[in-house]
Amino acid sequence: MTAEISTHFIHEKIEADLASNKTETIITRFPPEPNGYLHIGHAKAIHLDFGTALKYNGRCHLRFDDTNPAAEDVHYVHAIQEDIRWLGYDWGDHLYWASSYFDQMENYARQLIEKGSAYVCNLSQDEFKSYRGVPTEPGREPPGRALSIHENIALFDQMKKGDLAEGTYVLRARIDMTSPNLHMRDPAIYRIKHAKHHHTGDTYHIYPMYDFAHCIEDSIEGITHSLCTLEFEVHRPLYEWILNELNLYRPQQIEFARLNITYMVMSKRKLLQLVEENYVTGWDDPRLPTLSGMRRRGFTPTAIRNLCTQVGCTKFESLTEIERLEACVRDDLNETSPRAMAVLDPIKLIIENYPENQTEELKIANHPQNESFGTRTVPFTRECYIEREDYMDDAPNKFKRFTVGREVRLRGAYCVICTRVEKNADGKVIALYGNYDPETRGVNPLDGRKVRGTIHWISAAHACDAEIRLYDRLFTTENPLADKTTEFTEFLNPDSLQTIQAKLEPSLAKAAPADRFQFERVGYFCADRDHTSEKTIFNRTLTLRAAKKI
RNA sequence: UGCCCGAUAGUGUAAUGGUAGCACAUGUGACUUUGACUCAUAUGGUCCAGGUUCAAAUCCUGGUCGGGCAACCA
Repeated sequence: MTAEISTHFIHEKIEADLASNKTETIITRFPPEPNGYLHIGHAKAIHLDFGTALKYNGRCHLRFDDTNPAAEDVHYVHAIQEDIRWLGYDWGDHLYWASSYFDQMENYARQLIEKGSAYVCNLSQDEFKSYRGVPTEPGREPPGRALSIHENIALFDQMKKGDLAEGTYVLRARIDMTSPNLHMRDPAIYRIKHAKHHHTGDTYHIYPMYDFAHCIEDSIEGITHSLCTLEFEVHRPLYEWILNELNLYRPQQIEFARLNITYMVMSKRKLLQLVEENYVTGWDDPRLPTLSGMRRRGFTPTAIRNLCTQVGCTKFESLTEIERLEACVRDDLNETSPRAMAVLDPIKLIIENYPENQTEELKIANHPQNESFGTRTVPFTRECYIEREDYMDDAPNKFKRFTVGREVRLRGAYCVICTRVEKNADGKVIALYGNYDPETRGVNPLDGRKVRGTIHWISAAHACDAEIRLYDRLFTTENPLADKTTEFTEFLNPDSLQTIQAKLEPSLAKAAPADRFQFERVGYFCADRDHTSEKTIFNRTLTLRAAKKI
C-alpha cells in the first residue's frame, strides 16, 4: 500500500533530525493497551505511527502496553491485531510486549533506589493526596523519603515476593514535591497487583506504572520518535527524568491532538459503557466508531486512511465534521462498489401491455463508469416493485418520477407511462398501473421525446426478500460529551437503527458476508456478517449524497 | 487562582517575514438511463490590542478565549 500521508510539524522535526544526522533510521511505535477495541481515533495514531515509518523508510513497532493485568485481556490482543491489519498496516517481526521487559524494569527500579532516586512509600492513596498538594500549592515530603537505601531495597523485595497486600506500598520516584508539574511530585512507579497477567501469568506481583514503563520500553526498542496524544505533554518531563536518571537512550516524545468527530464518542470508557449497558449490540455494532464496527458497517480501510490524511496532524484540539468521513467513504465506495437494485419501501407497478407470462433477462452494467465491473442479468416481468416515494399525486413539473400521465425510465429496461393508481380506503397507494414502450429497451424513445426520470425496480416474481438494517448517527448532538451536566446517553438517537424488509434483485442472494454494493439511487450497502444463503441481511453503510428531492 | 499547550472561512488544514490557498460543507448552473458520479461557479477567514519591520497569519509584549494536568489507569 502507499504511504499517503501529509507533512506536518512532526515530519518537519523528523526531517530536521535526519538532516542533522541525529537519527539514521526512523523507528516509531504504536503502543495499545489490550483493554478495549480500537476506534477511529486510534486509526489516526496508527496512520501516523505506521505511515511515518513507511514515509521515511523506517519501521513501526506494534507494542502491547500490558502493564495493568487488572484491565487487560488476551481477547483484545487478537482484535487489535486484526484491526491494524485490516487498516492496511504491518509490523512485520516487530511485535513487542511491555511485559517482556518486566525483569529489566525491575532492575532499573532497583538502580533508582540504590542511587537514592526512588523509595518505598506506605502512604495510602488518600494520605498521599494530601502530601502531594494541589496545583496552586506545593506538596510536602512523604515520610518514606527518610528511609535508608537498605530499608527501601528490603521493602521492594517484599513487594516483589507478593507478601504484601495491594495498596499497602508503592515505589515512588524521588523528584520534587514542590514542582508546579504535579507529575513530578514523587509519582508512583511500581504498585502491587496480585492479578493474573494474560502474558506472564502469576510470575509478578508488582507492575510498573505507565510513566516508568513507557519511556523504558521506548528506550529499549530504540524508538526515535515516540508520538502520543496531547494529554501526555505534561508527562514528558517525567519521561525524560527517568531515562536521564538511568542514563538510558532517550527517544523524542512528540504530542499531537486526538481525533474527534461530530456525533461520535471516542472514549474507551464511554464505548465500553454503550456496549455493557446494551445501548448497542456489541463492540462491532455498525453504529460505533470502533474499527470493527465500521468494518461491519461497510466502511473501507482506504476511506479511513484518506480521512486521516485529510485531517492532518496538529496540536489543536479539533472537532472534525462527520460529513468529511462520509465523503471519504462515498468517494471510495463510488469507485469500488458494483451497482445493484433494491427497493426498500415497495409498491407494485403492473405494466398492463406487457405479456403476462413473459420474463426477459436484461443485461445491465455493474458500474456506470468502469466497464471492468462487467454486467449481470436481471429478470424483467409484467409486475415489478418500485419505491413508494417514486410516485406522487399531482406532482410538480420538477418531480422526475411517476405521477399519473408521466413517463419514466425503468433503469436498464423500458420506459413506462403511469396510467392510473389504485388506493385503499385510507387513500394509501396499493399499486400503480402503466404501459411500456417496447421500443425503448436500453435505448431512448425513437420519436425523440424526453423521458427525464429513471427509477429502480425489481421483478416481483423474482424478488429476493431481505432484512435491511438502516443505520443513522448514534447521537443527536454534535458533541454528546460537551454538556457536563447531562449523561451522554441522554443524547442517543432513538432511530439510529431501523430494521426493514426489502425487495432485492435476485443476484444479491449470492452475495457473501462483507460484500459491498451500491443500491442505485438508495445508498451503499454491505452484506452483514450474519448474512447467509438462507437469510439475506444487508447493512446500510451510507445513503447517497443527499440531493434536494422535490 | 499554579504549570503546560493551543487559536487561519461553518468545519479540517496550507502558507516557515513577501499575492491568505486547498478540501469538506453550503448556494447556483451544466451533464446524466442513479436527483449519484463528474464539471463549472459563488459565498465566506488570519481571536483582540500594542510593538518590531519597507512588509506580520508568521517575530515580540500584554490580554481574551479554549484544552490539558491533582489514578496505586494508559
